[in-house]
Amino acid sequence: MSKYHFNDIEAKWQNYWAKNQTFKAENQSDKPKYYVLDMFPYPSGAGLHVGHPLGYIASDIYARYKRHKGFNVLHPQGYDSFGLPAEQYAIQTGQHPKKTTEENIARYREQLDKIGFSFDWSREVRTSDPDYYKWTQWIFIQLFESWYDKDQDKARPVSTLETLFSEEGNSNVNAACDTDTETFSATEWNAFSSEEKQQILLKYRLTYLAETEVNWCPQLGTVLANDEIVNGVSERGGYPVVRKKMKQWSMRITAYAQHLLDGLDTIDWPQPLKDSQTNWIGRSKGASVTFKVIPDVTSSAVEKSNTIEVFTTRPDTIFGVSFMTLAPEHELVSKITTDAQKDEVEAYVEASAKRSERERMADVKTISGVFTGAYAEHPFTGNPIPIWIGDYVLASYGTGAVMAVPCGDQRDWDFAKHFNIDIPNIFEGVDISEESFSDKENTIIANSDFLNGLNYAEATQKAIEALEEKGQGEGKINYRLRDAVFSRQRYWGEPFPVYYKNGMPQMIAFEHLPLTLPEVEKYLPTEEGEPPLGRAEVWAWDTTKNEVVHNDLIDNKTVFPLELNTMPGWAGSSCYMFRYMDPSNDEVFASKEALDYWENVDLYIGGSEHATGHLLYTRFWTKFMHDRGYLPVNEPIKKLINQGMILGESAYMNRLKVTVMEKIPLKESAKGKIFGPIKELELKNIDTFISSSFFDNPHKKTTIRNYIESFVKDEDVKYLNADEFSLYYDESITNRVNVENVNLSNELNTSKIKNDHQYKNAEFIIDEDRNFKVSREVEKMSKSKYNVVNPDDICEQYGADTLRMYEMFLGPLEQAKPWSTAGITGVHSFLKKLWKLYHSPFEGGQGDVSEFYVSNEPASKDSLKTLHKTIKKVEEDIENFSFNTSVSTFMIAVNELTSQKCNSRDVLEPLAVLISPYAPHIAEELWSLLGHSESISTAPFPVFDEKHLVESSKEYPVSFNGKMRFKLELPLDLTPAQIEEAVMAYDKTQEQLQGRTPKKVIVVPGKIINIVG
RNA sequence: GCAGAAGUGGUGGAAUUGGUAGACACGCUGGACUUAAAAUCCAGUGGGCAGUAAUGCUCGUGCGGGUUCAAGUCCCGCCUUCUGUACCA
Repeated sequence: MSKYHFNDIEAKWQNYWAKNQTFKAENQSDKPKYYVLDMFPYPSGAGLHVGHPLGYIASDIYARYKRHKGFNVLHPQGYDSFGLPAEQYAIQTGQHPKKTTEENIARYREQLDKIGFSFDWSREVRTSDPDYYKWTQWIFIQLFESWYDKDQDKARPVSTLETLFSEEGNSNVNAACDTDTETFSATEWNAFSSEEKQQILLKYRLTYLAETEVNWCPQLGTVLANDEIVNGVSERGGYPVVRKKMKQWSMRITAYAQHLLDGLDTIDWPQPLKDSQTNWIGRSKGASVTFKVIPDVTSSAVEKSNTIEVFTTRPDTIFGVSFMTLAPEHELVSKITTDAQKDEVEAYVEASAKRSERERMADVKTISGVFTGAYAEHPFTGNPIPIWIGDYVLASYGTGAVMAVPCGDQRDWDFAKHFNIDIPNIFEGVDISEESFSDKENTIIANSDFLNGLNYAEATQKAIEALEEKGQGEGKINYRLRDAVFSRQRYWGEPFPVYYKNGMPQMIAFEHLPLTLPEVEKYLPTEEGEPPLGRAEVWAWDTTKNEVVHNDLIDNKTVFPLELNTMPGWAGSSCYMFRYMDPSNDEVFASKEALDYWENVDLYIGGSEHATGHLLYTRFWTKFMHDRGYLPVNEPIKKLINQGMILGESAYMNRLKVTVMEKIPLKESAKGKIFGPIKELELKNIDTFISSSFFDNPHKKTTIRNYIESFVKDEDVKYLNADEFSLYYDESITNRVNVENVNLSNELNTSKIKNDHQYKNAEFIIDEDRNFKVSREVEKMSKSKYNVVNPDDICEQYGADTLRMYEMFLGPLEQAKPWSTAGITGVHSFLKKLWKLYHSPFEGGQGDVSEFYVSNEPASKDSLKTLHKTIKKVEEDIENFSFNTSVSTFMIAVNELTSQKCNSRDVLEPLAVLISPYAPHIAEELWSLLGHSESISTAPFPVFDEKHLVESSKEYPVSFNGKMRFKLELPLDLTPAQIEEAVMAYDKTQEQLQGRTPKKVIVVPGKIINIVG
């Protein structure tokens, strides 16, 4: 073999690695350990695209590098194989999701293998494999059997809670629990029936069943977590989401809010990602204040004992309270509303219930609210404070009620202005006639009795003390984080190890797990609205046999119905990194030895889109498992890197029929069509509007109509004077169609439309024959957008080594970048040059590729310098994850060595090792040609030696007033004074100076000379 | 609105601690080889001005200021783009 036949070489080494289990990691070693992990992929039907391997290549380079550096490296891979797409596909085709999942996995594996990753496949996990999800179910049981003790600040077994209850009741138990938990004594506890006890314990468990307001997506037929909703529609599919109350499993992640926050300081994660977790947890410090509702004799509804609890971050402004606002959903609304206000309040509550969350979010400007007729008593002044309801107060945050301080909060100010409510000023020297004042730093409190003259910090403290004294408040920390809903009404997910006895959930004992997914006829919800598992006929738990039996046998004595929900997508991925440590262990989740040895992930690479989902949940579960003694660590991932997405360029046409025409009065407009005035500027706006990715999902269609409608209404008055043109818009043909292989010349320039008057009365119909416009957009790769570039094709044409190096060469790992094959030939020809370097007997030959040729002659000084320069740079680059620059470094090295005609083993051998993490196949081949019988992965990383880089002289750049004019070679051992002397004596210096005497000469030895004149 | 990241040739991007801006590659131009193409190799390539040329001058890292002998890099004030998040009390 003489030419670089990459296809043969790559297949050969991929087989070698598989056969010899080259990358199998052992759970014990004298070497230090290093754990490199990729976020495991969801095996979708589309297969891998060039974006997927980016992070895998980076982590593979790092893993291989660490092996060369003498580490015992764990680098596993697996599949996150439960999920919606397989199920959607099953619904459409009737195929079992298991089957499609397996097919997809096989395809993924084939593609991954072609890229030459050094994964230890003996440790592969699949979340949909019963042997794996047995442990997901096990963790669920552990959460169910635990409660969170705030005093000890950790999770503890529920049995300890039962002991506490039976000894002292619950009044002294400081636990994370449901807010409606009532107080009981030890005697009372012991008198409770076992069902009552279960009922109470459920309020304390870390995973609990509760009636929760959830995000329900009717089209998907399931609930969604907050992080699965983007802009008010489902992340997957883009369907609308509504609020609904349902009985759901939830995870008490809120118990860990503070730990999750504190832990961020101990891990090396990108700051933006830490910031988004911090914001998601949303800690705010303030006080909770209780207001007493003043009983109203005219209204039977208002009870004496009613109190309203609010959370505020500004207890210092308590004397500025001039009203209170409750969320329309607040439970007290119906209880305190006076008879006189009843109709109005009910109408408002009903209206706001109809408004979707999305509408409420979109419409933040409109101020609305209703007075309840009731008043609360100010805790210090005793003055009556009117209680309003308004939808600017969210039921889901804090207590769903606020004390409104219009002078200190813009929303309260706006509300007060709108409804003519008093705006008392409690700030010294501040004008609040135009807007509120919320600058804490410069606050001096006034008109506030005992708080007068104090600043924010002092007043806050004093106000809290006073409230505590009165028993009407205390300092409090509030979190935005909500408990995570854990139930999904889907088929293709982990079944809960739960059956129901008299409506109370019971755990299936661990020794009977896994509880495997039952077979169903269809993957749709039942006619009664039950989840797909409701269709399973063999889905009941026999407590005597401890096995799943036919539903007909349910007698609620020994045979009970099983849970019909399944677990969400993040269940399987929350602890998988630990299972890799000991993946085939059948006895325990992972052996203590394995866990103690591998500890946690040293380097995790994946996308930042998991910031508030997977990456938060996995930290939560890890902390919980640590509390319960199952894990030696309390953070799963030491270092995290987010790789940037590789984007694809998609071509699409907007099938929007737009006619620019003479104005037509609105009153004459045809039904179903919208007519109105539009100017050139607005035409451009609409154009931008439609070329954004707006038509990704059909649901958003209505928004463009709203947009145009609102525009027309706003312009009503102008319309009378406008003599320009109107817009005709036909909804039936408004959507975006992605197209394949469209020639750029087909594009109609949008700026032309805007400026060219001949288009004023033209009609743009988008079809094959007429004027149509193809737009291009760089966006996420997706099958439906026809912008997917497949790595297989690249491997076929250029080889995996080229693909690997090229993906790295594209730019910094963390940066998003559009995929383009434009530069790939550069990287490919580099590999050919590298190959040639080991095949060129420079002396005599023409430098052509011939047989393998490496000389045992000592290397030249220059070649050693090139080598060591490269070692130093590549090592630094890998440590800094700056893979793109080391590709350049290799190119420079090979170019230099080629011109130095270097074929010395002393240089070429270490060079092969240096490059092997990046281009492992060619490196293995060269290594074996060099006469080694072991894989190159066992070779130590070359050691950098400074001595080869030592120079005796330096070519100094000589600057005049900071501008480099010429260079001057000088020995490095000169003192600054000697350098200055030499520079001043140089004739080019005098030429520059033209007889002037420099004011100053700056000499930085070894760096630069600057002459200031 | 808030938080974060970024803005450098025709393009992707280098410049790690303030010290020669544009490494490396793509593309482009010219040349060699070839009947031709591909492949390969060689040379040139930020803009402007002057010069036959070597070369010299000048402008230049989103915009405007500043610090410094020296600024892509540091400081102040803006602009733009992207990403996340949002009536969070």
